[in-house]
Amino acid sequence: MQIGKLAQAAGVTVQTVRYYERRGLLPEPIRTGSGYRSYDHEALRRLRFIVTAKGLGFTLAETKDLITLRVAPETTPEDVRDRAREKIRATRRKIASLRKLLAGLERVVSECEADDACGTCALLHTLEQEGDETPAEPLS
Amino acid sequence: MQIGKLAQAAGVTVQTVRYYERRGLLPEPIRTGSGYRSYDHEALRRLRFIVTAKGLGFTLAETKDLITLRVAPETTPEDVRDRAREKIRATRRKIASLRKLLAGLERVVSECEADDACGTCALLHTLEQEGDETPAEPLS
DNA sequence: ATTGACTCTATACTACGGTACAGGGTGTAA
DNA sequence: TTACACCCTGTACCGTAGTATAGAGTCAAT
Repeated sequence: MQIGKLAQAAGVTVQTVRYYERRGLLPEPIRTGSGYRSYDHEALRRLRFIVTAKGLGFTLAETKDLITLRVAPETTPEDVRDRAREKIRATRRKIASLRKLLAGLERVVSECEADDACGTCALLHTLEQEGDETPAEPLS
Repeated sequence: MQIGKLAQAAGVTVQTVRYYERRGLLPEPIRTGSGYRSYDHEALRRLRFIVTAKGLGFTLAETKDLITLRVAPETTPEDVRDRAREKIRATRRKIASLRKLLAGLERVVSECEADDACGTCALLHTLEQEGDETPAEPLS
């Protein structure tokens, strides 16, 4: 598979694929005689993972971490477990925060439906108290 | 309250507060005789909301949307409900994807603990099938 | 054999979300 | 009254994540 097909299959552009390669998120693929990049299905799986992780708010650096978690041969199993656990905690925090947001949004909708009192909507109240705790930090 | 205290209370810098004001996420505050910005508790709530929303992966533009949802007087209740419902769908998708990631991470940890077979970890497999469906797009 | 769709590298540019000065004014306390 | 911590505007800069462009080569079909 050449880069164009790969990119299309994952819903990104050709330049983006090359950019991910430069950033070390995709391995350097084998090349044809004329220097064209040649990809297999595994590369597509990896690229799709990157796209999904990005959609979940992970930075490219974090996504690289996530991939390395599985791939790196030089780290000890203990390292891997520790880093996975850290990601688990961060992911749980993220889910919890999103659930609060969801509750707030649902309250907005139902209150709006109930009495049209949109000026006093509950959305802000749901989230604003969080300011004192650690605010949902970016997964790191 | 002056800008320094406000910023500190929300855990951001003074420049960031002014930046949010320029971007239209915070209203222009009243000024003291000497031109200093003067904030009330409502401004702090709003700022904390922005910080939290940002931590949840919303862009500043989306966060502005979220605020406008509650504040804008010219939109109809039906508009507000529609936009809130759209956010709800996007948030649910995001939570679902994060849960898959979480399951994958948990599998990494337990399998690592079980047999140290880290080379064949399950993390990627959890998310990579998603490539065909709509990948968790940024909440918009 | 030449057209058109693809690929290559390299470099420049963009938008977003800040962050860091520069050069100045304010306010209070010793 | 002068030192110091704070505030002001304006502009420039930064990292992230791409996107665009230039200038060149490749390959399949007509």
